[in-house]
Amino acid sequence: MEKQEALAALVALGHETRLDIFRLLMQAGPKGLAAGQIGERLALPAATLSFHLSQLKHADLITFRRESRSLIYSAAYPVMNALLAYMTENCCQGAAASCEPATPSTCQPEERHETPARARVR
Amino acid sequence: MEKQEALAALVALGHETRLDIFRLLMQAGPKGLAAGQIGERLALPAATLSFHLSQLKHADLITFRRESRSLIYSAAYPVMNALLAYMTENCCQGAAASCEPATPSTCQPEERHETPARARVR
DNA sequence: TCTATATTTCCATCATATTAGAAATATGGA
DNA sequence: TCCATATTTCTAATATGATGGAAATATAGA
Repeated sequence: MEKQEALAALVALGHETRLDIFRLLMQAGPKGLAAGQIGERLALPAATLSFHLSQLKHADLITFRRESRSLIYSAAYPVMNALLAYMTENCCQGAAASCEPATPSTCQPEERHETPARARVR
Repeated sequence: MEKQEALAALVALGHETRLDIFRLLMQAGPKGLAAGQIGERLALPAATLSFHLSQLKHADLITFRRESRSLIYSAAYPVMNALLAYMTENCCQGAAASCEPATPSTCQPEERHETPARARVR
C-alpha cells in the first residue's frame, strides 16, 4: 500500500458517521447491507449517507453491487488489512524481535481465502 | 478502546503532515525525536509543527518528555496497537475462523514488554 | 408506459480545520 | 542576570469538509 492510499483510508475513517458505517459493514460481513438499511440503522438522511458512502468508496474501503433496486455495500477487507500492515511497517527502524511487523491476516470475508498481500511501503 | 478514542486517533492520522510525523516517530522508536528535528526533516514551520504535534498528543498517539531545552516526542505504541485491535473487532459478526481477531502485538518499544491490553469495544 | 421505490447528484449554507507570522514561555549557559 | 535556543500559544486569514432539501437517475412491477 502506498502512502496516499493509506492516507485516503485514514481520512475516510476519521469521521464519526463514516466510522459507524464502516464498522456496521465490517460486522455485516461479506453479505453487506443495502444503503437504505444503513441509513435506517444510523438515522441518516439519504443525501448525507450517500455523501459518506462515496467517500468510503473513493478510499476503496467499501465495495458495492446492485441487487434489484438496492445497492448493497460491503467492507473491503483486503484494503483494511493492507492499511493495518501499512501503519505498523518500518516501526522502530525494523529493530529486533521487540518490534514485530503487523500480522495482516486480521479479518477475511467468509468466501475468500487468498493470502492478504503484505503491503509494501514506498 | 472506546469508539471516541479510536475516532480521535483516526482523525489525527487522517492528515498527511500528521501521518508523516507519526510514521517518523514510529520509525525513530522509543528514543524519539526532538520537535526541532521533526520540523527540520519534514520542512515544517515551528507553529505548524506544534499544532500537529498537539493534535497527535490529544489523540494519545504520541508522548513527549523534556530533555534540557528540547522536547522529545515518541510514538505511543500501545495506543496504536489498541487502535488496530479496535478496527477489526466485531467483524463478520464474529463469524468463524475465517474472521480472526486482530493480533495486537504489532509494534512494541524495545524496553517494554508488557502484554498490550486487548482493547474492549463499548 | 406509468408509477413507486431506491439511491445518487446538485447546490447553497454552515461549520471546522489548517496555516504560519508574531509574541510569549521555558530552559540552560556565560 | 542577560542572552540564545527550543518550542508553544495566540490570532486572523484561508481552505476544506459536512449537511440535507430538492431534483435527477435507475430499477422493477402493474
